[in-house]
Amino acid sequence: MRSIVWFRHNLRLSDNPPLYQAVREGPALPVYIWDPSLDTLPDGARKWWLAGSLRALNGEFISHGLALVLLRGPSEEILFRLARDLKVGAVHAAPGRTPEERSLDLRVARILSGAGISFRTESSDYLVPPEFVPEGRSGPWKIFAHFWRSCRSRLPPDLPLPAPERIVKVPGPQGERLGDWGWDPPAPDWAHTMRRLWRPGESAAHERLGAFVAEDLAGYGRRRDFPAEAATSKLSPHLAQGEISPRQIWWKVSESEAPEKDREKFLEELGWREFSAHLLWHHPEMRESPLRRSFLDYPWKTGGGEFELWKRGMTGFPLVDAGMRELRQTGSMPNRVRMVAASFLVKNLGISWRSGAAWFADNLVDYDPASNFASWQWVAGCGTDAAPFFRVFNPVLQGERYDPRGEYVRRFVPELARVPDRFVHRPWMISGGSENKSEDFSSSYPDPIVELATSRNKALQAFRRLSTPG
DNA sequence: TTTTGAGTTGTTCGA
DNA sequence: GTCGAACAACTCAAA
Repeated sequence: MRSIVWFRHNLRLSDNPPLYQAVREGPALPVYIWDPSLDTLPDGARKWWLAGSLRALNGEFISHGLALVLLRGPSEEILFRLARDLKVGAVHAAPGRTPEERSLDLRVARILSGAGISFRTESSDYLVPPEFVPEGRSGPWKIFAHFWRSCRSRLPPDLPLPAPERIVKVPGPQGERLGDWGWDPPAPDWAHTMRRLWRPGESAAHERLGAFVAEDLAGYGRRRDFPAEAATSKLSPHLAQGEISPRQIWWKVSESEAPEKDREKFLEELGWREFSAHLLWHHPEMRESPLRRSFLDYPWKTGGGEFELWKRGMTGFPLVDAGMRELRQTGSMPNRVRMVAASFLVKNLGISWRSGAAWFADNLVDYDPASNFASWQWVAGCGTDAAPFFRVFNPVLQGERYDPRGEYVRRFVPELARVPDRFVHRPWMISGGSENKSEDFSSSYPDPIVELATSRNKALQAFRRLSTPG
């Protein structure tokens, strides 16, 4: 049977059940659709990555003697016309991940079945299907530890599927050119940095995984927290576009010789990805409203000026600023720095997690609609399994603990290059009144825009009022 | 049904 | 300088 393989967030040939199934049953046509109605984000870092990922996927197909057909417009209409014109019997795809994509799936299934074409969805995008709730449980999970324990009892996952060896093609339309989609980065410098740091695509994803497991998995549990060490896996953008599947990662990590503690810690990070997907599936409103309803009344500031300074990395707190500048330059940030920068926005500046989440969504190469909002709610304290209200990160202490020599901070905040280590996370204390700061080390670096202790106490007070109304 | 223990990642204060 | 306790109260999950 001839079929269309509709690629979505599974831009890979190996361990790709829709592709695998389609190719087993007969000739196939691989298609990617850019559906602007589903794509509300600006053409930022994520688009740059996606373009690279599509080019890489197309390259893989060319080596099989066919090409990825790029189309633009409303997905269901495009699929319907194409399927009818090419007289295919089925459309294969991975199921949608967001509420919008899932309702699209229903429309696609309906319109195709009207023409006698079947719509078949199958997924290896998660270790455990996001919607899954164990027998006997009344609702979705709320606490990560319990969720993950339950998942673990259903693992290991199946072995990954191989990439198809030979694909028989369905002759199809020419499709559009990626260069015409206007996804190319606006600023050349920015693109240059991105190209130097990242390589999108399936083969790069596997190389990255191999390098991580060989070099950084042993010691991961401890070293992941030190941003200067760059010991995190950096797999998240590859996962976000589905260039690699979680079970491919699972097996590679499980078979490694690294200490069990480190392997477990890393697999747990995959678990957080699963947990976030579970939460978004069962709480489709999670991207806009707090999972803890009491937070609906939280008195967030809608501060314009301070929010701008946070975005530009000009808050006067080196660890926060380094992270925010790294985000702009590279589309990413190490996990611990994300927490500190997010905590600072929400708890010290009192600005809503929704503003922060929107900025991250626009700027992260690894933006994932489930993980992004689940993590922001966690930091803000309004998630289901949120941090205790009193857990407020202190960017100075975090900096001194996890970047003691200021190596990371100096990399992204060049104004601090010559500041002595002991002041690198508190540069406002340098001059001590005697010297003229302007001819000192950090002349152009801003003074702190808030007082940490005061703003912290204000946040704690506001949280206290939420739990004891009146 | 009731009870009990636990819940990713922290900071501060006082001994 | 180091260490342990305090920081709210609540909700969830399992026994």
